[in-house]
Amino acid sequence: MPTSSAPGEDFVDHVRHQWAAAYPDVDAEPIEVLGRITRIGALALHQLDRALAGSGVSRVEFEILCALARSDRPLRASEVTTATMTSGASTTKHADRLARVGLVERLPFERDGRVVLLHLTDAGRAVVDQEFPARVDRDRRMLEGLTSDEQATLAALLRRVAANLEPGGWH
Amino acid sequence: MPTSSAPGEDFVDHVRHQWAAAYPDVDAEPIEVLGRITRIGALALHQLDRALAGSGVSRVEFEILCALARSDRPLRASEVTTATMTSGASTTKHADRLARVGLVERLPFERDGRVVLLHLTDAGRAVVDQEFPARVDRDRRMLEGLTSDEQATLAALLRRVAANLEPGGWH
DNA sequence: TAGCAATACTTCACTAGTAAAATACATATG
DNA sequence: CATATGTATTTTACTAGTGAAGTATTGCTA
Repeated sequence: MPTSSAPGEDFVDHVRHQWAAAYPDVDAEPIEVLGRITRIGALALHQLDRALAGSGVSRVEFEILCALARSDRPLRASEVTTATMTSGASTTKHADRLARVGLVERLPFERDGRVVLLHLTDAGRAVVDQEFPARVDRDRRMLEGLTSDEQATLAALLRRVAANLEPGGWH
Repeated sequence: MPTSSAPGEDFVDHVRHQWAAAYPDVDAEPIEVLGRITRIGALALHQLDRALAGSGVSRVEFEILCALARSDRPLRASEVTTATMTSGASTTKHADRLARVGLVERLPFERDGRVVLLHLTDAGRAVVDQEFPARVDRDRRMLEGLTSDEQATLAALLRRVAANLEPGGWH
């Protein structure tokens, strides 16, 4: 059997057919959902990288700025680490650069001298003011062709998948 | 408004409420879908990393082995690069190590001396025989609680989102 | 209140990932 | 058929990301 693909197939269909031929005893149905989620995730990430290329901040830096911008108070470094799902070392390193270029400030936390609060400067907020609406618009285009109801159905189903994965609640 | 969260809210609900308070003029509805996709994608990636920790291969190496295992013929290095969505340099580097530990072989391609074919050894296939069914089982558990119909609905909606993102077809 | 365990962040040393240059081969053109 | 252009992979030189050790501070407990 050659490695070919029928018209109308997408990438994940192709992968699943290949698996079915190579491992006929394994029912790879979950790939239909999880393969597409990881592929969409990867493509969306790459798109965001490209979109931010000219903005002066990397994607991870942008996500830190977003976490601060949507919060109504400065966040602890550890809270930013949780929000970005990366390592503490990464937060320190990125906060260093963001502070150097004036997009965030490091503030002491009076009640606990170990804690560092990260606070968005006006310049930092300006970056988010500029880039966040643009990002939402790009996301909207990714969903083009789906009705509002379909988007709601999709979101509801994804919420249930996410609930299976969150390690005992999310906060 | 304090940064709090209602019970029954998931992480993405929380983020969306924060955005709504900080930017009331931006309708961030697309986050309901794309925020969950990226979050599920990230969590699934981390889970796979953990699951493979004791197997002797990294996630990217495993994905290379999988691409070869589900194909009915050796693949060009460039085809592996496409399948893994990474850089060519990454493919060369990982193929080096996989060849050193005897999981793949590099073969010349008679019709074109520039091309390198990557071929799974028996040892490489044994890794996939071991890890692929385990991976599908983990994926199945991530979808626990969804009926087969719901999974099909989810897959169909995701397929349409993916189609919006694939840069003019996928192969 | 002294000592000790726990916590929050930073630093360090290392690994992983990449873009661009280099290499090697193939193909088209005059 | 020599040369130029294009393509596939590797190498190089660099950047980014991380686990673990280190530092500073807090809180517990006897």
